[in-house]
Amino acid sequence: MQEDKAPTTSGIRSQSEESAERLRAYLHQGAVRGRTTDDVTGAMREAILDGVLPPSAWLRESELATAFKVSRTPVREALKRLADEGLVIKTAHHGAMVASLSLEDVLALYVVREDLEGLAARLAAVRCPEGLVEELDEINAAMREAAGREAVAELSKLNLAWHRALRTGAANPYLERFLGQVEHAVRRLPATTLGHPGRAEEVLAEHEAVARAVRERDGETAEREARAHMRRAREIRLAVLLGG
Amino acid sequence: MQEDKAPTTSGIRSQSEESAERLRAYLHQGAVRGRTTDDVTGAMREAILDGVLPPSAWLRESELATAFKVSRTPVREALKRLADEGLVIKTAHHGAMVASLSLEDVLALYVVREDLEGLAARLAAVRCPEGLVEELDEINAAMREAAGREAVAELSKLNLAWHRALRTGAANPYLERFLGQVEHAVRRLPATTLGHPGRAEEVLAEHEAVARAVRERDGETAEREARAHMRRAREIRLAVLLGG
DNA sequence: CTCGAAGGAATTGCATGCAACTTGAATGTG
DNA sequence: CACATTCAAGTTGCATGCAATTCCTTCGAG
Repeated sequence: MQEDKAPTTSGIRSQSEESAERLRAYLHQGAVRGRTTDDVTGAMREAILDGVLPPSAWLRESELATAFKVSRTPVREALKRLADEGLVIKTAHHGAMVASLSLEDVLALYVVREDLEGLAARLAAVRCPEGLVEELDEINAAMREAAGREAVAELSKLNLAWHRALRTGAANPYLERFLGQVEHAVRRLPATTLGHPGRAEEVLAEHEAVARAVRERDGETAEREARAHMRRAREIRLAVLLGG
Repeated sequence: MQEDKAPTTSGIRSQSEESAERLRAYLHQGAVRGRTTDDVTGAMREAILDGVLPPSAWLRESELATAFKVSRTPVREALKRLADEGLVIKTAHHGAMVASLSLEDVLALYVVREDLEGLAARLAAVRCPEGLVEELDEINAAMREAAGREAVAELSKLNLAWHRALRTGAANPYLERFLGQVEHAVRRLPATTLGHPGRAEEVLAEHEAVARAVRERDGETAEREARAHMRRAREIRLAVLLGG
């Protein structure tokens, strides 16, 4: 609906128009029919995690529908699913808004994360599937290179990939699902801890300690190191959140 | 829609008609407008967990819609949400079916469960919120009484309540969510382990050991006992699944 | 000036219609 | 007889329309 017939002078785009294009960029190109809802769900999730849809922003079905150039139905379903994941909060007949995390939520999150990442490291070490150690080392090498260039955004992406590789190596679908949800929650936090002075080098060392234990199939050490890694991550996170 | 004008002789109900009534019973009575989808989602979830919708059963949107006397829209949304939870599997343009758990899934589930229940017990013990110990003891007493009557179904319900109370006492929203998903997965398993000879008494003793540690605010012991409880539960579960 | 109530605009909630896709069976061909 | 091909029935996927509900503004009374 709502065409570009805005009363503004041609050549000047309204704010909503720009926002709409940014959102549309998150849609997968090859959007075949039959997966529109999944695409919209993923796009909105990424938009929220990237901060394009900031916390406390109101999400209107029709607005999002015109932005994505789809009908309200897939948007509506996507909002329900994201509400189940805890990313948005819905209020009946009024709208949905991006949920924000309290400090208590962050603490609770890291408590669970320490446990689950530790479990993932232990399982991965015990199984030690073909190629896992190489993959971990490869990602960590890429991280070292990115750290040298001070490319924090890239570093952050690689860090996520490292943890994903580790939990995939654990080969436990439930653990995978829960750690995926944890990742979504962590990515909602503003900024990253990898920009903190000296943290990047620490992370590299901690990752190496875990990878070493995995290579030696030492489950206990892998768990201990992974938990220590997460405790340290929590400390830095709190410093970043509180200290500014 | 679809009235009772079935071509069968009056007085004889078709099988689908009976099934529809059983499903409808899961809907909350005071279904106010604005919560139809949530009601349908919950009803379908409970129906699946109770085995009314058995694994490998095909779930047709229109069929369920007429059964619940709603339109296809809320049913459709419910199916998507249940698919996210892993309870059903959808195939595009063909239908959704109730997912079944493989033996490997069960093992993976209990591995994660051991960790999370242990964490919940530790956190609950450290916090030891007002009234928690009393609630645990109360539920356990009710379980003892039910065990005496050999009321297995009631015993199972109380057992779920005990674990829910413990994790609520941990006061960690992420832990609560994940253990809720674990509970859904466990409830999908056929039968219960509490019918196994002698298991009910064991469970009572193990619960008491955890509750005692919680009372004494001994986090380490609580975690150790809870993990032992889950390991034993897994053993019995495997015996029930394999031994018949 | 403050507080309360009523009305209207905006938004979501659900129902339904049509198009696209999948599947299986029937048919024709080698 | 085996196999590929076509076609038709059935199902879901998405778009849209209408009704119910909410919230905010405005108006009136104290």
